[in-house]
Amino acid sequence: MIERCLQEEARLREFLKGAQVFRQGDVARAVFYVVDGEVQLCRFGRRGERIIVHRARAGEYFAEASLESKRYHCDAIVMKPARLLEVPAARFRYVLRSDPDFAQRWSALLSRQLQIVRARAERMSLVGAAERVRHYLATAGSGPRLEVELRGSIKDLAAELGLTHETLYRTLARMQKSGEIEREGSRLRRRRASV
Amino acid sequence: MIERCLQEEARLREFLKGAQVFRQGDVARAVFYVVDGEVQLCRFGRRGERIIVHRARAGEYFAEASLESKRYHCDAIVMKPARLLEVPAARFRYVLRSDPDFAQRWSALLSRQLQIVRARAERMSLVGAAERVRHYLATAGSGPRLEVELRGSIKDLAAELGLTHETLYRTLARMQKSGEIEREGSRLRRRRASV
DNA sequence: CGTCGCATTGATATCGCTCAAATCCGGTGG
DNA sequence: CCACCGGATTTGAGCGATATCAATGCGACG
Repeated sequence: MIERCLQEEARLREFLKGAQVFRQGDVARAVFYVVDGEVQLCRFGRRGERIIVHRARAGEYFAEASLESKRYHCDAIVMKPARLLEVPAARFRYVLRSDPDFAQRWSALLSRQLQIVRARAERMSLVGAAERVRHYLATAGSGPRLEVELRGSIKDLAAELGLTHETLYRTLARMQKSGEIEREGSRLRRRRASV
Repeated sequence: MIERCLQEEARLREFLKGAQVFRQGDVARAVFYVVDGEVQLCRFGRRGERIIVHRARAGEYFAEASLESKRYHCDAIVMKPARLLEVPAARFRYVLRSDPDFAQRWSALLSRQLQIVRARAERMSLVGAAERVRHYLATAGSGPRLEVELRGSIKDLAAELGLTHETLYRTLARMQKSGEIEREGSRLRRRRASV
């Protein structure tokens, strides 16, 4: 749920699939909260490859950095029709200053984000597709078998892991055949319980 | 400089090169501030490869996540003899709640960290060593020629870019020969001004 | 029914990792 | 002052993993 203290500052906006909430280089005016739907923050390399910087889902904020930055650093593209709460950066800063409770929760939220992104960066420095899959399960999975509920397509996961989708398909197939992991619809887990 | 409001809460500790400030799995008791020296936060893969999660230098905090987490997620190893201010997590949280100014600055600091790490993760998803170098200059460089002052060895930079040092040497040599970049001691920049 | 995007598998080339070795450089101790 | 040492730097050779290109099947959706 969005913080109550922000709610009255926010404007609700609806977007269709494919819409752009903002583009790289736009003046950073607002922080957003996803009521429902999904927004992808991405950049495009010189050859048009899409690099997913972040995926914001229901219940998450995005463009937090607009509090600290003059302009947006990436595109925000609506992947699933979404309703977003738009909180002007100035209002947000004001609430942040005036509500210590909220400030604390906000810090906590940023810290958690930081951990997740660091895990991702760490994962990308691993060599070998299988190692990345293992690391992904280890950091994003839950329970003794490190189960993960895939929220998007395998292609999306491939992007998250910094692999091409072909390589990921093959790697998953190999890991299944060797009995290391199981797939069950959109669930992915280790076959044997981990340490 | 460390925040004045934290100073009286902190204990100054000195470490020799190679010392461990804490290890992965230790109970997360404190946030640290680097007065001088350098501390590397790293994990070790199963084959002993060192993965640098973060490098904290004079004027920076590290282990911010210990505010949100029961245990440390990585090792902290002193690379250059360091003096650290250790702020107990509880004290830190208290200051965070009671000093809105500080809370705001802390949020800003976390946001900036987040941006940097996101840039790093994005960089690692690029294919080709030269692309990574270009991206590094683009995100970490300053001025029209995207100049960067290298703070460590080329080996360190290689780790930051997720390449082996051999590959990075070769790539840099190639980029210099082709006239794309210049090296001047520990400075690295584009030869031609960027867009 | 046609189209579009995802899933899957195949073939191939390339790039970066690995192992190896020579040089350089700063520091350290005799 | 010199010998020595460890670590960084640099270059070489070869292999394997992954990106890339290509083709097909499949399901959703209009």
